[in-house]
Amino acid sequence: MRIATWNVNSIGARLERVLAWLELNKPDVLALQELKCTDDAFPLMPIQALGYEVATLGTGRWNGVALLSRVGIEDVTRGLIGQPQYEEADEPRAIGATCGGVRVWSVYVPNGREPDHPHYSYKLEWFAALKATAAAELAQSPERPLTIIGDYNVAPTDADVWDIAKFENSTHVTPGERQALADVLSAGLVEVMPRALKGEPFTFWDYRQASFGRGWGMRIDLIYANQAFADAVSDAYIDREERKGKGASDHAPVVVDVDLP
DNA sequence: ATGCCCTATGATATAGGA
Repeated sequence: MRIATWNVNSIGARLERVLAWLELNKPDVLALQELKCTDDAFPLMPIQALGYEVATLGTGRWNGVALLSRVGIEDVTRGLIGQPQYEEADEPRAIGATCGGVRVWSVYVPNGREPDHPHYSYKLEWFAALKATAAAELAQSPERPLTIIGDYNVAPTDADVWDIAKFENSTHVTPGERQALADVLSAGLVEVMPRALKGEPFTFWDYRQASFGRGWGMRIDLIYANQAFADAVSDAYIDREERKGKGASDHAPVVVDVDLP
């Protein structure tokens, strides 16, 4: 089974790329982030035409997540246990479903903006809700393969950014955010490390300053999984090629192959 | 090296991205 995650930075703007990528790479499940559209506006038909069932969670111009599956979508869950609000709104940042016997979550962790911004504390609270959700799922079905994939908006180590010196007083690399990642893992998950097919092992390059060409990237799109899933992994990689050219998302897809029935 | 921002919106500016 092939599972992938991709922050597409608007499904509307990225539709042709997403359709082409699905046809070429044939994932069984694709977790999307940053749909930037409502559920009603999601382009269901062309994706269904490729054989995928779709579950979405989107409210408009910000955020939005989805799961596409050609191995079934059951027991769809929208939102996290104890998910915090931001400015009194429930943001669409997490959706889970069972696809071909694997429990898959697509997550879009809040950015944080700046370490002293309210969005940063919201980010840490959001991680606590993610941990609670992971713990509950693991308690309910400890042996069922589980993966929580998406845009975590944290670089796990200094090696996961192109130049740690450029990140003074920046989010994505603070001890608090990295502790939040460790707390999520402590619920009973491990990280599946992807390999770089070519070039540096980043998953995001800012649109500005020709960052992609300069190698100014970050690895913030992560694969977390329980042991049952991790034990079945045969390969995992970053599709850096998809970041190239006009009309690319600023994130590359991350793919994981598992030997599961 | 595959290039010096991109996206959606009460849109001709703005917020958000990370």
